[in-house]
Amino acid sequence: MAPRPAPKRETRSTRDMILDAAERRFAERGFAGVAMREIATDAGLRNQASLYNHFRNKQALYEAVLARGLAPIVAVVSESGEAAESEVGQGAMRKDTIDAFLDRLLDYLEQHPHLPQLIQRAALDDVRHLRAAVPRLLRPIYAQGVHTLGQSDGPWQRTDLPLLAAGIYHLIFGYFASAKLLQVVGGGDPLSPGAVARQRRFVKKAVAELLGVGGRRRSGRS
Amino acid sequence: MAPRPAPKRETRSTRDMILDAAERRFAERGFAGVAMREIATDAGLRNQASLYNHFRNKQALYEAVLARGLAPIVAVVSESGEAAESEVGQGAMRKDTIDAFLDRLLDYLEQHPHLPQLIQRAALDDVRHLRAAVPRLLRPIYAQGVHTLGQSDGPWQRTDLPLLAAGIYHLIFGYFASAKLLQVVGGGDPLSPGAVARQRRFVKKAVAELLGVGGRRRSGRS
Amino acid sequence: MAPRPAPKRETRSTRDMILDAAERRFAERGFAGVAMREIATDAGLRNQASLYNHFRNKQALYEAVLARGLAPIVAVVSESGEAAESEVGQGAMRKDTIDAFLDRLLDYLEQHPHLPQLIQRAALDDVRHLRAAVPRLLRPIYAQGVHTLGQSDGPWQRTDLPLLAAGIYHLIFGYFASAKLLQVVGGGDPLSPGAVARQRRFVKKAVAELLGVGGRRRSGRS
Amino acid sequence: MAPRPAPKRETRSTRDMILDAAERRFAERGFAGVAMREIATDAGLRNQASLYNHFRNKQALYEAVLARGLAPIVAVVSESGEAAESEVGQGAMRKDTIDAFLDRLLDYLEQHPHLPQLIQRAALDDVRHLRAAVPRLLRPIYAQGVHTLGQSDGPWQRTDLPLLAAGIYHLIFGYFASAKLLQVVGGGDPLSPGAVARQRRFVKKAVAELLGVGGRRRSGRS
DNA sequence: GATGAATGAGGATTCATTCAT
DNA sequence: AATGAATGAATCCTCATTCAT
Repeated sequence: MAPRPAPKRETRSTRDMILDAAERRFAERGFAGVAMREIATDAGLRNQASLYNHFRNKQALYEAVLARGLAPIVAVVSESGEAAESEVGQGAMRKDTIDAFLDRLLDYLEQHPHLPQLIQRAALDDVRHLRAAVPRLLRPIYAQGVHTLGQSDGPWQRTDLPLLAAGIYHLIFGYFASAKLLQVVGGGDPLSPGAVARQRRFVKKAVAELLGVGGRRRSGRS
Repeated sequence: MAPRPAPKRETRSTRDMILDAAERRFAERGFAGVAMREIATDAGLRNQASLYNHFRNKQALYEAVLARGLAPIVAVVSESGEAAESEVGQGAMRKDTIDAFLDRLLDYLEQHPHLPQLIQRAALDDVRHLRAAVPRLLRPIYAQGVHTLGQSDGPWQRTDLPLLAAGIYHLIFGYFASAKLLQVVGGGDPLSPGAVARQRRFVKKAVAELLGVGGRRRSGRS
Repeated sequence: MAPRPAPKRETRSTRDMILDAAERRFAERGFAGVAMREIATDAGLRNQASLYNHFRNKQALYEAVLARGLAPIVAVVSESGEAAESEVGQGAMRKDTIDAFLDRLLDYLEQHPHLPQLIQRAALDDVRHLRAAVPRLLRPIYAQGVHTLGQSDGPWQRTDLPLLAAGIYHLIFGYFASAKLLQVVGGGDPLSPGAVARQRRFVKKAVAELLGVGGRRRSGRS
Repeated sequence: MAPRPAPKRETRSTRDMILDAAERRFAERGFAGVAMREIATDAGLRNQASLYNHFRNKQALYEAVLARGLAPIVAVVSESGEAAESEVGQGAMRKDTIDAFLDRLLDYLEQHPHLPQLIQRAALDDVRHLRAAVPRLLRPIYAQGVHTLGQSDGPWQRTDLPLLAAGIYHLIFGYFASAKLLQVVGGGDPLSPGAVARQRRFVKKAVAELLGVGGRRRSGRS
């Protein structure tokens, strides 16, 4: 996906500047809502034509943005998944394993809060319009996630596991993706450090409940 | 595909045809991705100009679509919320109360599967661009939802409740909104009756776990 | 090819203005050399967008221009052809029949001198890019022409007739099509009335020679 | 597809590769219809910029193509013309002189069938846009052609001769230039060896008729 | 209320050309 | 001599909107 001679490192290559700008814009307003001109301007180019030296067209740029944005998330998930697999044996997943995974994922999302928006938008669009790249990227971690969840100890049957995986995904990504809405409906900035920390604690507890590693069960607030 | 009060006359009014067409289109491709021309065509009009006899402009049409789409959902939620409130007294929410709420909501969403897409899209867009109508519609049920959840018995603190509300929302709506993606990544049609039924059972169980009314706790699959 | 409600006759309809402008421009500089903007301006439209209310795209406009330009020529040829057929019986075509045909054709071309350019350009382009309309228009008169020439009395075999038809066509149309070049290479305006009259006499003589009705044969200038 | 003096080295120079590619393209789609990028690609260059190492700009390349394409044709015509002049004395041109000329010209055109297209296109375009080179190339042979025809014995007056010259030119070049159209309207490939041979016989006969050296006059098919 | 037409603004993309390497 | 990249201008076409009918 990245042919160019390898960046000299001194500054971000033009290609990366473009990807950065496009990522921000596409996350904010979606594929159709972004004009190539804005991306060019944001990337420090004086002219949209320059974009086409780096990406064949808008669609190709969009896909490159998605692939680049997805990669680290896929990495976090798959590394954590492998770690979890190797620990199993004690009968079920341990809470701290899960928490470690969630921490890594949320650390990354907190630093790249528009990625979930980008991904949700892609999920809403007809994915068949995307080249195979994206599905190919997602399918493996989806399968792995489902498999890893099989190690858990919740009240789940085999056929529930894909739904559980999707549910946890929505729990985590939905918060960031709907941040703008939450801000209007709730109040306060959902992306402020404090708010993200609260959400982090919430997600850990919620996932623990769902996976049946909730510990002090039933003694909750009483 | 056309829900509302059930048309007395065999044909829907032009205005409703337009709203129907726009709802489908906006759900599929978002505000920016839809051209007035398509909506006109879909609505059986030969000319886009006709749209402007019914809606001042694209923005107004979009908001009308959102308002119309949101209303029944708000109704379901708020009715269920009131019912729940009136039952409380026995110490905590009962599982069947919750299930009844989820059933009604999922019944509706199953029949209008693109509404979640429409709403997710709106949530992703900068909501400030929408007239006050939408926030005004959502804030009450959000507040009510948070309050109702206060009756629950999970391991949640007061400050967790808004996050819990949002989480449950994402759990439910995310499934429908990401249907296209799930289809590609998973396989099978997530909107088929069987798939929706599975998701319904899953959501009930998951919410029960989160709200601490899980019943056969810890004895899960063992 | 002309849907519109039928022109009120008071002035040329916008559609016709567009066709007129496009005919001139396409004849002058060919399909690729003409910008939609020029055509719009020439047609008295303040904006190129208006063109697209009348023609789906540049290609469709081009084809409409060709069809409209070809029609009268096809008519002249086919009417003359039928006249010629009905006269036959005296053994061979009569010179005055041929001259009448050439007069009518050259009358028309003299008044529409850019049509031959337009047609030559179309002939040079890959005709497969044109919708079937054009070939469908030309094939019949080509066949008819070949058949009519079969009545002639030149030294031609059956297999020569298509080539003879094409040759006569080139003789007639080539003059107008290459007018610009002739002007530079020769001198004088090939489209001036005098020059056209000379060409008319020449063509009549030349065709008579080719068809073997040359009369004072061999006594030429001697 | 690549004619010129026969390359000493097995590979043609870049400049020639460019000229070859440009000749093909310009013949196919005309000056305005061809992009520098295509020419570069066709010529085996990875970048359009390279073209500008060999030709100052598109216009200069076009003129170089025309000059290179025209030169051999001019040579054939002028050599044949001189030969004809030196033979005169017997009262009129001999048929075999004419046939020899036509054979040489058609031999060359048969091997370079897109040259007539290229030239016809140039003739259609406003020739004043071309630098003087092209007119300067054509004027002499035109004058010579007209003079040579003065030796002929047809029914032609002095003022007819330029028209006769142009007519014969159209007869010969028009066939190749309109090949694409003939293929669609007639049928069969007009550039196949058989078809070209037929056209060659036809042209010889036709020119003979026009020049009054037709021999077996009036005994044609009877 | 529906429509054909007009239109300004802007959409993505291509163009020929230049410059530094 | 070849290339990657940049760029201003232009390309075709679509957009939302308006107006007269």
